[in-house]
Amino acid sequence: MSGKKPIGRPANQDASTALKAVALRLVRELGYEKVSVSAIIEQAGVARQTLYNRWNTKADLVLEAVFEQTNTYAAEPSWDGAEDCRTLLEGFLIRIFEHLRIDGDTLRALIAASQQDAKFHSSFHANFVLPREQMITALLRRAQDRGELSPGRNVETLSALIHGAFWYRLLNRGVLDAGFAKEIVAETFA
Amino acid sequence: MSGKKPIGRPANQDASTALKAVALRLVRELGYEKVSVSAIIEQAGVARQTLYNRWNTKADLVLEAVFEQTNTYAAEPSWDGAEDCRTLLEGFLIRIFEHLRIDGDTLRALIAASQQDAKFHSSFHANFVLPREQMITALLRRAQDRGELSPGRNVETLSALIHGAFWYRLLNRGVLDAGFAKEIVAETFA
DNA sequence: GCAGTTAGTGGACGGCAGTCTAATGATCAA
DNA sequence: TTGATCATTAGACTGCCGTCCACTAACTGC
Repeated sequence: MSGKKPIGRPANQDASTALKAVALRLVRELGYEKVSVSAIIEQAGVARQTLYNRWNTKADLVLEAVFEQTNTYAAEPSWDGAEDCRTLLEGFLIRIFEHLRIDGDTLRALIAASQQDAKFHSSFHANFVLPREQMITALLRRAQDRGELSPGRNVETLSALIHGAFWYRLLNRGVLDAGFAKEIVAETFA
Repeated sequence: MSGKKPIGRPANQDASTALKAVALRLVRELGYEKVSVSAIIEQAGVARQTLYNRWNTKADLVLEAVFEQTNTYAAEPSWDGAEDCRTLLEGFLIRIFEHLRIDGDTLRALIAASQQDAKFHSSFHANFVLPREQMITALLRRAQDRGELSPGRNVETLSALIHGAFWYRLLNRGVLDAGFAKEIVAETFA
């Protein structure tokens, strides 16, 4: 399947890694809006076109940089069955909120960018939004199976409510801390 | 207080109304991103600076245009005490969702713009986001007073969950219809 | 070696939002 | 009437993103 060597000049992998590293550093340092493509390529020592050979927009580059570097972000909760789902959900949310102390501003910028570019919205939704929504839906379904959550509840709607609360706070610069995670879980299982 | 006549050339009110009308029409016709400031001022027959004399950004102009023209948008629910709060909340959400069939795309664009401009975020939050959040909080508190909602529930968190669900759907181009409103209410009062 | 193919470079380019300037217009107060 | 004050206009200007182009570099297969 992948045994064939591609013809033509091979892509310079160093350029990609340099671009991602510089983009991540600058975005965390200065904030997404204040980082220009010109600054990124300059510090990466690469031509403008090289960036656009690999990514469609600045948002695509930053998305890949952030979620490659921090792929522990919002990982699937440990699924050993020892803990109850309520605790699992709480830990899941707390871990997300902790991570957002570093990349919350970047994520806000990416959500904004996804509203302005249909192609980026697709990839952002498919690669980031949907997987996390499904993790919570699965967790709630499991809670129903274990009898922790009433079988009459609509897990898709509950998942939208939970995710929404988090987005709403993020986009409105509200406080996202362990206390809020606990409150969300308390209201969900109320 | 306002009896004093201001000195200097008075602002041309026609210019403001023309700008708002043109902006609203173009944004609904073509979508926020595709409408340039140049197009707006050209069709309003006004100089560029005149727009920026009144509004800081394109987003400020569009925000005012949309929510002045449609100030029935998400009005306070009728508060006569005849209906129960659950029905009031459902009607409130349904009316919002209906309106979003017209201005949902514009609202998405404004939310995105508010992530990229701190000053606009302040005014957007103060004039649009917060009032609606408080309406729902008040409604839930009333539901507690009337015994429709358990007094142990945290109405601020519930309000964040409800609002969040709506934002989450909006920003992810999900379906916002009466069915979703009913589901939200059902899970809230579950 | 040589043709074919793909990647990288540097820089020009178009379209955009928002700022700035110089000149003119409208109004008030003395 | 004259001066002060603020609004309007036309257009130049900056900085940005993303595209385009001509040229060069690296690699494959013959």
